[in-house]
Amino acid sequence: MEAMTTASVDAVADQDRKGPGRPRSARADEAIIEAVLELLSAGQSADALSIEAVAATAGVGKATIYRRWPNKEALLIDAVTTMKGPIPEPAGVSVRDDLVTLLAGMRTKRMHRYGKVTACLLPELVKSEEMHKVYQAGVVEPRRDVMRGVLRRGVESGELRADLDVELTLLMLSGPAIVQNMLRWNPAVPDEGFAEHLVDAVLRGARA
Amino acid sequence: MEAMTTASVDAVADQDRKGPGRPRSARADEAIIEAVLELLSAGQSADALSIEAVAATAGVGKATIYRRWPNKEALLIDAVTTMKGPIPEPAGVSVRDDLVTLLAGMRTKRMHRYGKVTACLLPELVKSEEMHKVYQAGVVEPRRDVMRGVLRRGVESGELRADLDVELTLLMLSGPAIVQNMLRWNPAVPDEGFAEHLVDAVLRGARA
DNA sequence: AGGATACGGAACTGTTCCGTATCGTAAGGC
DNA sequence: GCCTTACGATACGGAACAGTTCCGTATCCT
Repeated sequence: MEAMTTASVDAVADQDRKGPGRPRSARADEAIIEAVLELLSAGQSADALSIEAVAATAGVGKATIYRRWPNKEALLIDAVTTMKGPIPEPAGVSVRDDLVTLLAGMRTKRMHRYGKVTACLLPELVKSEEMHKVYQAGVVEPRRDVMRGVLRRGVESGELRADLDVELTLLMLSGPAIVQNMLRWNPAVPDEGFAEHLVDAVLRGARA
Repeated sequence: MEAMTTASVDAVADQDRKGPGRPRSARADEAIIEAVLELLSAGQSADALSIEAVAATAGVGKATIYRRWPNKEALLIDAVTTMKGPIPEPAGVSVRDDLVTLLAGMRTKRMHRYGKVTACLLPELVKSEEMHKVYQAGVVEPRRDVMRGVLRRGVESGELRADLDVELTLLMLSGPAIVQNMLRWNPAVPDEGFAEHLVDAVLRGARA
């Protein structure tokens, strides 16, 4: 994908423009967002992230960035909401397998970078209530919704206890996965089979 | 404690100096560390934290800081290791009560600030392997040791399953508490009674 | 072909911060 | 009482960066 040299990749970048002139490069959009995520995952905190560094990493002029986003905050919001990627949809075989699939999906290489980006985003979330809301609504809540659906179906099907505290259980599944993925919190817990072990441990107290 | 105006508070600040001249002010040490924690908990990321801001917040000249620490990193390490405070010691009544006590201790007002400071420290931990080790060894591991002791005693006493995965259980207890305290991850989970509910849910699958 | 717009790159200005130096003053040891 | 050191404050040169403007070139539409 990187080696493409044909020009036709660059095309209608933003909204379908109709005016004359050279259209914006979709490649530039991509490179800029990619550069932001790259710098964040390397440990650059959000407020220490400089537009100059983004431009240099993306191989792009600063003007090209400012032509698209009015300021750093807008760029950050775009980058973050882009990062989330597609929302996974579990197969619906069994509660156990669905949860394992969802949790294992949090530990891919791509999600490991996602975790580091999130870690470097936290100061911004602490500082700005607006960013916190954007992040919750745009990234966290949609994914939590999927897992919540799995648990709800488990309760209805009788696979899980009827009086299960669904919200707390969500936290018990995602909390350990997050701190382990993001902060390498407990080095004594191996990555191998982590999702299975965690799900089985949680379900041991959640089954009907 | 703040209202003290007597001069005798200033005293042997650092190691017992013997040379002549004015001794260093212990008050200044305290104010500087306090200022660092204050700025971090306000959402200043570690690398965006400026010595000038620390000096201004502490009401101290920059030179007074540079006289004590050679650079920002050393100051940060001192501030972080100071922040941890005393290590709690559970009463040893029952596993359940001990765990509730430990987890509830993670949700005091003081620990809430601690959580915000930690969040703003994360980019630094991602960037610097050394800082990560210092933080793990100086802050996380001692506290995890306490909780590990509680679980181990529970296994020995037969209160918990003999084949319990202690390390994973530690993660299941601290993970949810951390993300909730630090990131307000799931607003649908109430703070009230959080520790009790979490411990009971985990123990449901951990009891013998 | 011609006009319009985007491109990467470079220059420029004003701001912030670092780390050091230097004030006049304060506080303790000899 | 003198010497030494720390104090808060301020100033400094240098570096990094934000945000803007211009250049010459590239690319697409009509």
